[in-house]
Amino acid sequence: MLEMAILGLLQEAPMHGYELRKELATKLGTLRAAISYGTLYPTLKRLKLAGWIGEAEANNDIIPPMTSKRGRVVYKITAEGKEHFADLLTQAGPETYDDAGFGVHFTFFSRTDRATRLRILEGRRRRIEERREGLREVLARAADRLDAYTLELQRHGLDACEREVRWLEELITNERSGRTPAFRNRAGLAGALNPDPPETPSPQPDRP
Amino acid sequence: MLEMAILGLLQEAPMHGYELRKELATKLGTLRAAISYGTLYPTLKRLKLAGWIGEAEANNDIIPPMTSKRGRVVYKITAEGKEHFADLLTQAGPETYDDAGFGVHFTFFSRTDRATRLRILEGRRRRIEERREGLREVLARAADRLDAYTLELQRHGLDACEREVRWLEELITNERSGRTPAFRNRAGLAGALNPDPPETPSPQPDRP
DNA sequence: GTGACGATGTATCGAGCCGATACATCGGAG
DNA sequence: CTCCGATGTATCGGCTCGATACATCGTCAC
Repeated sequence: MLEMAILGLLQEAPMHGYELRKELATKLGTLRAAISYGTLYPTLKRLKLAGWIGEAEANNDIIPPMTSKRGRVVYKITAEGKEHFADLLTQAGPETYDDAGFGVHFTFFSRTDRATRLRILEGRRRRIEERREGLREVLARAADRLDAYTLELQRHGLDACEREVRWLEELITNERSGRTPAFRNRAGLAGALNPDPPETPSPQPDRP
Repeated sequence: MLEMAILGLLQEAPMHGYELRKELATKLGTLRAAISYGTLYPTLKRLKLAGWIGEAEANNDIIPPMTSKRGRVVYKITAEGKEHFADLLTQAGPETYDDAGFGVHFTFFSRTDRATRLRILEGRRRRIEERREGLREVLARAADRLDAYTLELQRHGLDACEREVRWLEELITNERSGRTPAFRNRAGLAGALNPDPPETPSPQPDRP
């Protein structure tokens, strides 16, 4: 998952670790908490070993600090890495639908074909609906067995689930109706979004 | 964290692993996903080693299945375990305020003194407010740098944060105003909650 | 100037936790 | 009788986190 996030960010521009982490923290929003260095650096090592990323000597003409010893390491994605990322974009396993996985996939939706976007949104909706049903079950059947605080926690959770399902419904409707990243008109910024990128109409490489 | 959850549940009744997991899954709600056995059993082992829980031979008079070989193991909390749990209830570190930690602590709020409850609720609120400010920052300053999907993810995250802060505000107000687990009147179940348990007015054992 | 400090930056370690897997028993459906 | 799904205990590899260490850079006070 982190693998996909890193590859996706490096596709936009070469970066060093510190930068990568900051970008990760802001872009991946709430679903995915800030990544730790204890995760980031080993992953970078792994990706380099797999040949998906490579080190680009820090361009000292542009960013000259760090003169000696252990200079900053700038990573850039390789051709194999781009290919692998393209695969990851269309694949969806169970981990695609948990909070972290969904956050990463969603972040790269503008580079994902419409069919895959729909598949992922619907998978996520299904996941949340299951969680919601579980909570309703508890609230309906075992409410008397639970103390007031536990009950309140369940209610709050149920609320969040219902809200997310509605959000997903809206996104799905939008996807189906053609206008791609066009979300409902929010106060003031109706026309601000790009009308539509070329958008290959999802020829989608058949893959199990 | 899982340690606290297990101790808390075993305080209610002795249980075996499978039961524990089910109880954990329903009670801890959404904040804490279902625990895996690969986590549960090693933790039980650790707790046993620490002397906080012990094995109680499965009472075959009541639950007779599993006749031979590797019978089911029923765990029960020890005196030391109860003491340790009481400590955990009043302590609050940084991990108390992330999703999982807060969920566990909140679940045991009916066994927590009011002062600690307030401390934890306020800590959680602070944590979420920070997350919210971060998102507002991004949305305000870097909105043009982000594509429509990423933007929508941030908005949804911000929405969830604002909602949770409001929820916490309400809980905090309730705590301060005395009526302990009495939440706002919800459609239909106004009088359904216990008026108030004995509730020691938080003499709170002074502890760093 | 210089010394302290905070931001930037790379990296490792121990421990917690997960998903997959293996194995075994029990109750019931076909 | 046999298969199957629920119950039940347990381990393993691998991902991830928080803590920690170390080094450089810019800047502000003194």
